[in-house]
Amino acid sequence: MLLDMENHSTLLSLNMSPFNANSGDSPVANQASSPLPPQYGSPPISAPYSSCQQTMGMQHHHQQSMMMSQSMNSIDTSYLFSSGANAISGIDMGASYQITGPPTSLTGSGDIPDTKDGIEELCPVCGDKVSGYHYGLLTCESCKGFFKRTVQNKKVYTCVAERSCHIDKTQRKRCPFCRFQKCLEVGMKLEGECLFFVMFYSASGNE
DNA sequence: CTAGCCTTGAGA
DNA sequence: TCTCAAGGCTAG
Ligand SMILES: [Zn+2]
Ligand SMILES: [Zn+2]
Repeated sequence: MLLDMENHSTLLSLNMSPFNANSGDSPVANQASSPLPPQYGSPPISAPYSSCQQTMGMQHHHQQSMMMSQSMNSIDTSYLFSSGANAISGIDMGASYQITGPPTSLTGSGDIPDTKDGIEELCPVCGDKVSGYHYGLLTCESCKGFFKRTVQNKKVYTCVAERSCHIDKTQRKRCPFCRFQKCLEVGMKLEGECLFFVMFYSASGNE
């Protein structure tokens, strides 16, 4: 059912940048300059890695990598609108699931606490307690909110490290880039069928 | 910014 | 009417 979607999403990812299109907004990460409390790690690093903008630089699949080559330096939250299809630009849902791939949780098996422990009630992103289904899967309230804020405000984060920071309940605040990256990896997405059509329409040359 | 709680609207 | 997820609100 999402076979055809791939193509659409593809071209969308390629040419469409609803967010970047706006020259007025370039809310590139503001961690260092943010009013965040002096936590353990909000290094004033101007970043020698400054080029690490939110882009799924996953080492996995090289198949779709080609399409995201050009948008490498800018975040494309547009792929979030790919109506549940796993055809997003950089991330491959299929592989993503394996990352978190808890044999006893996530789609497929059973989200229901069939097992003894409350393993499946852990947020796949940070490990906190799940509060329900949010953006496609069971996540905690904080990650739900984080994802929401990120998408709604078109936030663009930057990782001052290698874009592979470990995310857990206590460190999730440290690197929003990696947190969001993980959100995407585990499959969080916007339920945007409407948006999909809107975008597809626009992309069709109908503006 | 973060995250818990609240309101809301759609579907069962 | 109940349930649940999206989005709003806001204290910290
Ligand atoms: Zn979480
Ligand atoms: Zn990071």
